[in-house]
Amino acid sequence: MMADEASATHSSPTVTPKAAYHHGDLRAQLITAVRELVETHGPDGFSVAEAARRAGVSSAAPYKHFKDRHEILHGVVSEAMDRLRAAMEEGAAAHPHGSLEAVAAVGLAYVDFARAEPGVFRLVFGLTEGHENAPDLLTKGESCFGVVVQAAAACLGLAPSDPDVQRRAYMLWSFVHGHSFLAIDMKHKVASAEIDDWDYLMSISRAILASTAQV
Amino acid sequence: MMADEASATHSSPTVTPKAAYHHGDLRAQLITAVRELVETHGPDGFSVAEAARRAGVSSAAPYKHFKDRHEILHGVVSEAMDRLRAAMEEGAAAHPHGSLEAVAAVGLAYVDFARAEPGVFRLVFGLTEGHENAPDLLTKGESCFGVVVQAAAACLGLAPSDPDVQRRAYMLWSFVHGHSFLAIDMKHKVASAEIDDWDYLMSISRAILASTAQV
DNA sequence: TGTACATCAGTGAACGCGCGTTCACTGATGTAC
DNA sequence: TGTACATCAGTGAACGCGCGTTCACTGATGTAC
Repeated sequence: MMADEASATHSSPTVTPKAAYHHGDLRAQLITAVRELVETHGPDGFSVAEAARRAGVSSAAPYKHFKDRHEILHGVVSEAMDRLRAAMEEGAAAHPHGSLEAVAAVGLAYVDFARAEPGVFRLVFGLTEGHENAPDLLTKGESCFGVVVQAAAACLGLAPSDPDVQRRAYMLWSFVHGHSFLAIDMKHKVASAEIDDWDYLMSISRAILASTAQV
Repeated sequence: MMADEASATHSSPTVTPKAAYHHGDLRAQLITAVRELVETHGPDGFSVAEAARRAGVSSAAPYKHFKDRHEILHGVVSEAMDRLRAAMEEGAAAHPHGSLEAVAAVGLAYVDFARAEPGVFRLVFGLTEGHENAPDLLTKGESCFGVVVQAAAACLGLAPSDPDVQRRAYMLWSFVHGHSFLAIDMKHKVASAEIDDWDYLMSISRAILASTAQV
């Protein structure tokens, strides 16, 4: 009776389907579905079939938008890295340029992302299937690192290309990356649970940026 | 003709089989096979069937030693954590008690482990399937952390239970953990490739243990 | 504005595959007497 | 030392399952005239 009675045949659509054919949003909807699956069932608890089911289409439909399952995963990772970078930039922008707070805020955005989407976060850094060579993902990874470098350079009053800046930025990144993983792996365990991320990131940023050359 | 002609039927045994029946070493051999698989094909590129094939037994044989596939993975992780902890302790023992070098050496053992067995390393920290609650793994994780705490406490001349020691030990761990992951994920990429682990760990240990309270 | 048609984005049935796991079985081993 | 037997640790055939992917198809859409 309803115009979209086709939806009745959908097992449990993630997003309300618009029309039976050509809803024009399948690509994005599939990526969303995969993101949810990865979040719920872990980085490998994903299948093209299940994603299609969630998007309310046949299991063959995804192949109109993606070459194979790897390409879907690639799409999810690519989109996630864009969001991660945007969040890091927002974090920096929320504090005075060159401040230690700006550096810590970049790190906080990173940790927040990991806590909010642990499955996707793991996926982004655990792509061991043959994606690691995808040049666009490498580029996106570098530009995420670039945000850290920028903030560190501004804080130290040095050029981003300065080797000392690069080194300290990498130290910061290592730390934040490790804390993120520990936070999501250990969940409620050991020390990580009792930690206030902001205090923690501030003191580590201070320790790293102030070591040897005092700030 | 040969005594072990049974081996001819084995597709490609990892270890030379001893006797057709009761070689008495299957459990250990399966764990080795899975470790190799995880290393070669990533944390999820493992199957009971393939492990059995590698060990030169039928696909039903593993079930005489393990309840299900999760239990095999559990065994691999458990064994890996034992080796990781032993390596960390050896690292610390190779330097004067209480020295900064001892702290850095613990970290180096950790990073070396990750570089030597990236697949297993990821597996240990990426068990998202329903193992994370296994109490013995949590205990082993804690005792790995304990090695860091001991080294940090000795270096700072404080008790291991001191909150400041705990905090700094966790900082060290975060850093080393992050550096390990970045090192194996980025492989030959960005800054991580050009880094000398020892120098790097020494300076980070110094920065963390000397911050605020000067050592 | 109306019609013809190329193209796009779906369907649904089918395929082969490898996997996890079970089952009844059987050969080797260790122990009691 | 020899025999009977319980137990252990394998076999190999079979099962059902869900998946990735392909295929010929069809309904909807956009465009040329």
